[in-house]
Amino acid sequence: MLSKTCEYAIRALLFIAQKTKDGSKTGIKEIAKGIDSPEHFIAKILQDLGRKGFVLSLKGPTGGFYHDKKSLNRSLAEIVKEVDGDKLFTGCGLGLKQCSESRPCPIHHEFKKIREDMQEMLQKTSLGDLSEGLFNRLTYLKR
Amino acid sequence: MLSKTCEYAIRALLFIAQKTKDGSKTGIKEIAKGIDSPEHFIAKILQDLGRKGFVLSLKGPTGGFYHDKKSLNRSLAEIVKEVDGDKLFTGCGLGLKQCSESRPCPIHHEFKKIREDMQEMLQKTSLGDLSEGLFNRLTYLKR
DNA sequence: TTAATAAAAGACTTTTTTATCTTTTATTAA
DNA sequence: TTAATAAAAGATAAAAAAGTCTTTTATTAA
Repeated sequence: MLSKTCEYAIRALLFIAQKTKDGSKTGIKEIAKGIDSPEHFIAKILQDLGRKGFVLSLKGPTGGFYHDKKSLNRSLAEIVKEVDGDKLFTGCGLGLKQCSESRPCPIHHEFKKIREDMQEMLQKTSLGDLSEGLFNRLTYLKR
Repeated sequence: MLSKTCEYAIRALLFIAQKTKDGSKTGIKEIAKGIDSPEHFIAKILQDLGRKGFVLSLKGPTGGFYHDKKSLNRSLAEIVKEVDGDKLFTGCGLGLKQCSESRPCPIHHEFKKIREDMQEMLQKTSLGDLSEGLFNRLTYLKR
């Protein structure tokens, strides 16, 4: 469904969001432990997400990753689209290049419905929204 | 969503189902053309599907791939599960190993709904069902 | 029974994804 | 201003997925 990269990305951003709510920044090592991901791999991913405005960072002592209001309001859909592209939202279920209402693949209509549900769900969910559940220990980011 | 292998698998089986309805067998070359896939790759995939009972085949002149009643009634869900495993039906949206009702990831409940819709859709759809639309030129398998 | 046909099998290559390691740059506190 | 810290950047490696090529085996029609 989502690539490993995208799964790690969302988990890391949620971990950071949670820390931001605590009023603190967090470093690569803490993040990697907190979401159970390879350290260097998540570092790479976060560099990318930083460039794209999904997270902020500061080098040096007391540095680390954190969110501002704006980046906390980004939706999961935006993250997925940036990391994995929009194939999940618009691609054909059977991999056809030109699958459409007027030239549908055999599962076009049923599949479209599910794609749209997925997109809607991801669109209406922001990092900030989900960090609530984490903060209150109702949801988890590892294992 | 589905692997390339699985997309080709379903398309090839549908192509064969359609030919079966015509009362004829079909060969690798014709299949590869008919679904716009790499010839040797789909050959490999069909060998696999043959072992697993999703299609029948006969070597030699007048040979080729075809379906019987039973293989025509296999659901898309069965194919997906055999080719890609059941991660699509049971896996966590954020890649956690133990994501469950009692220890949910942040998107567990919303995601579960979508997974289940997907599974239901694929379960109630058989190769035979979809070959109708192809036969009547209402749906397509290439481009 | 033999030549032609078509799938089965297996080895191999390429591409993409995932992951790791090392060096550089920026920031801060002492 | 310097030593310590932490992210950024870049190079490399390993694993998985996708795709290709060659040889073998089974079947059939002549």
